Amino acid sequence: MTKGLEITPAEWQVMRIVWTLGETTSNQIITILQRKVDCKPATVKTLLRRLVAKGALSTTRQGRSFIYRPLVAEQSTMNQVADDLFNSICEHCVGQTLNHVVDQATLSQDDIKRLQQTLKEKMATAPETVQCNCVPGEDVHCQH
Amino acid sequence: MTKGLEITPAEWQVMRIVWTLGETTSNQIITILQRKVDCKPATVKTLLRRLVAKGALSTTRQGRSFIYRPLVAEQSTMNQVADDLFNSICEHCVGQTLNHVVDQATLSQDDIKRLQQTLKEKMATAPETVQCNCVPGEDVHCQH
DNA sequence: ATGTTAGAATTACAAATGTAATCGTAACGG
DNA sequence: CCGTTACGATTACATTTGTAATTCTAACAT
Repeated sequence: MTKGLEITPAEWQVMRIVWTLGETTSNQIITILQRKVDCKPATVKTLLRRLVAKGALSTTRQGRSFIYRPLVAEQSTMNQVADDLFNSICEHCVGQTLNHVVDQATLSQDDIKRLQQTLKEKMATAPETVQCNCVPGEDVHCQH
Repeated sequence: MTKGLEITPAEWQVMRIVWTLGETTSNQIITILQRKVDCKPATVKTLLRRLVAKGALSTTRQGRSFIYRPLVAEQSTMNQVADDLFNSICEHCVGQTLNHVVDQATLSQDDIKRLQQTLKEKMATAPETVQCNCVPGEDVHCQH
């Protein structure tokens, strides 16, 4: 376990923009971010600096400003935070929760096909039931 | 949007135990929690107090201790945090990320069947593609 | 009744986080 | 060359979070 870097919610907003643009400047980020949320330029600068400090972004001087580029891949970072979440909830409830998310999400036809394929393959080795793992020890009666 | 209560990771550990047991005492929680993580009784008391303060748990005096009971349902709370996560990532990437989670997760045969059913129904109205929504405004070229 | 004591309440405190103002400096314009 | 100024760097600060020690108080035992 490499213990992926911690990106906070506020920082996440910034990362999304950098990921999407590939490379950008603080000014561009500030402009874009202010279209979605109310925040001051100085705030965004702080977030950028922290992201550089924690190794999520790289910088290259360009005139008097910097070019920011992602140092971590978007998909693997998203996978990591999703794993963190689903590893932190009751294992018995993961299926229900996933079902809820799938139900809510906007998914493309290809997304759905891919999920269907993954599920079909999973079915082969799927257990009958998944036990709750919230309370270790056999002396307690699980309600799930 | 009722802006569901914020349960922190440390508090989440406590909630899982209370949810699973239905009702319990601080001592029981402390005993169980110390089987999984290294923590002091006083720490757990603090978490319990904060959870009561934010309306996640109720207390009933019982002798010299308290009975703690969940005031929020486990599944709906899990749904909420899952929604928070998937609403915070790039919409274009939700499908990929879900696929990753499904691939990793331990799912029962019933879980899989339920997901397959949900996906089948979704297919009917699924769009061809899902656009990245990371950068509002049409003047920027999205890399996704 | 009263002392003991188990458990809750209070207090503590460092680190992380969100938010931002101000300071310093180097790049660009003239 | 030198002043302006646009940036990043530094500093600030309240809040939240994790972790816990200490204090207070009311049950329980005698």
